[in-house]
Amino acid sequence: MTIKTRFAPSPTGNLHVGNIRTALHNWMFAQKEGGTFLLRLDDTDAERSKEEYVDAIRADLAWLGLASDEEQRQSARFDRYAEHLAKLKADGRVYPAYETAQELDLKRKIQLGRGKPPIYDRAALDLTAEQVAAYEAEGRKPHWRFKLDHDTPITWTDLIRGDQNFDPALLSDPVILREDGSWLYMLPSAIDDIEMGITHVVRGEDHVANTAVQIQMFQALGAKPPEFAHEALLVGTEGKLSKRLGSLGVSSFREKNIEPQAIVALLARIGTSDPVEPIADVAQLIATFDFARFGRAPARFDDEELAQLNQKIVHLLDYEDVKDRLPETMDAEAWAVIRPNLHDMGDVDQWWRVVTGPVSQPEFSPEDHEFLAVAHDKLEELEASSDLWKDLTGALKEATGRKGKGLFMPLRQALTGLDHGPDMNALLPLIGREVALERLLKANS
RNA sequence: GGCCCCUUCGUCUAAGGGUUAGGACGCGGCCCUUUCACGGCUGAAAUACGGGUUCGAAUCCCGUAGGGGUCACCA
Repeated sequence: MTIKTRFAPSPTGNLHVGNIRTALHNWMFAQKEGGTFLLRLDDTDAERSKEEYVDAIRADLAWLGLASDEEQRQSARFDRYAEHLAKLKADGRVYPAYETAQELDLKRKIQLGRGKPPIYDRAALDLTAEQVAAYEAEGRKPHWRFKLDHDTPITWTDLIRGDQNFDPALLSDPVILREDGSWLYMLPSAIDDIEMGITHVVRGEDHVANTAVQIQMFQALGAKPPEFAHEALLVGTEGKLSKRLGSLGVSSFREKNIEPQAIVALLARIGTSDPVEPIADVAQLIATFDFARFGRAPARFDDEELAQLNQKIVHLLDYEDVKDRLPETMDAEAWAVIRPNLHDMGDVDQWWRVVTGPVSQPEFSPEDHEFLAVAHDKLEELEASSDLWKDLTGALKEATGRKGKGLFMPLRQALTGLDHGPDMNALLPLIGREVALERLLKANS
């Protein structure tokens, strides 16, 4: 059987780390099994869904390299939902209710106040024809609820959480259609999963109770429920599900010069028994993907960990990978010299300036001035094709008797303006003999 | 409050009755490097607490504490 997964965001905002992780796992699982990955835009909420978010979601997934094999939109499928609703009405699996949001809210508060779970009391089921007529006369229109079968316990074997059991009597009959005719997420999602042939639903554990309800919907719709995998949520470093985490999106990572490979590598493994490793090749990540390796406790997402992983990923990137983002004059050789000193790609310009200039040199002592003057003369004697740094330091050692730090530090400072950086042996040829001579001269002016 | 899930080094986790409680990241030290970084080696570091069961418990049972989720006319 070929598998099919789906990522179903609602375009009411930007994707955040949690969403991205879910999308990634759905994509990875499909990749691993040779199945298909569906991007389904759950835009039943016309009020809050925005086209700009649809575009942003597509762009974010593309940036991360998560290509979808198929795309669907719920807003294009309202007719299908209506057909199924008609059937459910005929089967007596849905019922109209007339409470207002305020009335329901009040009921819940009373239940909670009495220490009882705030479950819908099914009052609408006991409405007499007169009461309904009275509501209609008032101009009230019903919303519709799905009627859970209290006599059938809900069970499934979750790919991550194992055997699950729910007592349907402890769940509220979900509202599926508002009085204005707009759909809520529950039923359309189940219908789509059936009609689009979804075999595996991978989502956060905040959906576990929804799954219980939807399993009965699958059954009421005459379909076999797909497999479910509910992954533990991500929490912030404080151990709480933070607001900050909820708003941390792809754009914020991009601003901080985080590579998509770093995000993918971290999110693919965080909370699993596989170690988080700097793996830039997603195929390797896919190879080890296994629901059995997912932990059930919430995992911590740490920006610092991401930043460190990102650094290692950057050190793995080939020239071809980053070419487009480098200064035009920077070639593969230069990349190789500078790469090990990068914290992230944002550092490239800083190091490239060391080569292209201008550099701002520190104040030198009179002794160093003298030393640098000798350095200038010695460098002038060298051929451009020679082993610049070795020959220069060798000649200087002989001429001045300096060695160690006293030898190379003034040179480094004069030539780069900094007291640290890439290996001078590799860096000096990039700077070039002529420019180096100019800088040594300038250090003495 | 009801229901569901969870608790092992700082972090992510391995070990489903007998292990010097293992690994990875981070941290410390050493080496390499005529700088910093990279890299290599090495070290410190954990079974939430309290009761049981058992010859023996991180592992099984009960309780306590803590964490997460959910109980929407959001998804």
